[in-house]
Amino acid sequence: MQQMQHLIHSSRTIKSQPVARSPRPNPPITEHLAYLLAQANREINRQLEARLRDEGVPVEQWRILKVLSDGKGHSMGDLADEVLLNHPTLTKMIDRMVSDALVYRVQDPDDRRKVLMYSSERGKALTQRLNALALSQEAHIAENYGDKATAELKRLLESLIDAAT
Amino acid sequence: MQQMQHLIHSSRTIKSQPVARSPRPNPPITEHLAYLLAQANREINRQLEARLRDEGVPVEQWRILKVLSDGKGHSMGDLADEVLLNHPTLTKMIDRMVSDALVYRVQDPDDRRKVLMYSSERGKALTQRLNALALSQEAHIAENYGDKATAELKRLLESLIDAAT
DNA sequence: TCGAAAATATTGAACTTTCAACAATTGATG
DNA sequence: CATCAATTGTTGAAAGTTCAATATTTTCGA
Repeated sequence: MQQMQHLIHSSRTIKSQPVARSPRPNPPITEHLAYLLAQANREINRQLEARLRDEGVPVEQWRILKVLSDGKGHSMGDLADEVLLNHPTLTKMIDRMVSDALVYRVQDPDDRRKVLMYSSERGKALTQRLNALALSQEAHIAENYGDKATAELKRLLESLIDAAT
Repeated sequence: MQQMQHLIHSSRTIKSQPVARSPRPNPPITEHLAYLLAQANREINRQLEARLRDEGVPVEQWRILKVLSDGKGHSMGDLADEVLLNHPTLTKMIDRMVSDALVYRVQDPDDRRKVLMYSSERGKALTQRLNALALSQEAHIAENYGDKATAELKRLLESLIDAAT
């Protein structure tokens, strides 16, 4: 996948400026947290996408398979939150994955409103290959960006999520 | 807007676990940087979206207006990179904004392949109101999450972007 | 226990994004 | 300087997402 990286890079991408400490009246967009998060997410997501392209699977399907790899049944609602998709989007993505025989639906016997999702054997096998690709990306980042910075960034993101949720 | 926040919150959202230091064979999805970034981005973006809803403007249009608020002409290609959209998506979003008289196109006299985008007076007036909304979000985050953590998170995101781009 | 309200998942229509192809212009090379 | 390649932006079709409405099942209060 290494050789795909250049396809993903754009020479026009904004390189960010140092952060101003105190609130300014009209900061450039590159100082907004919302913008920095969107930019970082876009970049990392593209890299992951490029790696997963080996298996022809979109990032969202990796998330679904990964979450289902615990072997337990996940309701559509729970799954939607876990994989960061809203309900109708998930329903339609699951439809495609069912067609590909990666996952299957089971009606929850305890609450017949619910549908429990499970990974098929085919899905589990694919998950293993996808995990290797995802881990290789993590390793690549840690290498380029530093173990310390990576760990610190993860820590800060977790607490931001806790604060914002 | 404050009263909209609860609409945005989902009780099923994954609360993240502490980060493991050394690379594990099969980490949960919540330990992947790509996932944490996507989750944080989604959350912050939703909050910003809720605030901008006062003016009925999607986040991407705020970015466009903000970038164009320097008064200089930006080519479609440059603009696409600056506002984190790909070319055809930007073209169609600009079409809508031209219909709303927020921006206008000018053919670049120095290179007639290029189209230069400018903000209209109406666009500039809207930008000011949007900036106030965006800044109030930044303030809200800094309050809940801490000035120090916010600044540190921004710093780390910038260097991640530099490393990844 | 009955009926209204809430929770869960899906659907169809409207809208948006993406991909591939195209048109126009400029740059580069023999 | 003529042609071929590269750059820039748009378009139409296909694919994907979102919103509002719906159907089904469960929960809860009278």
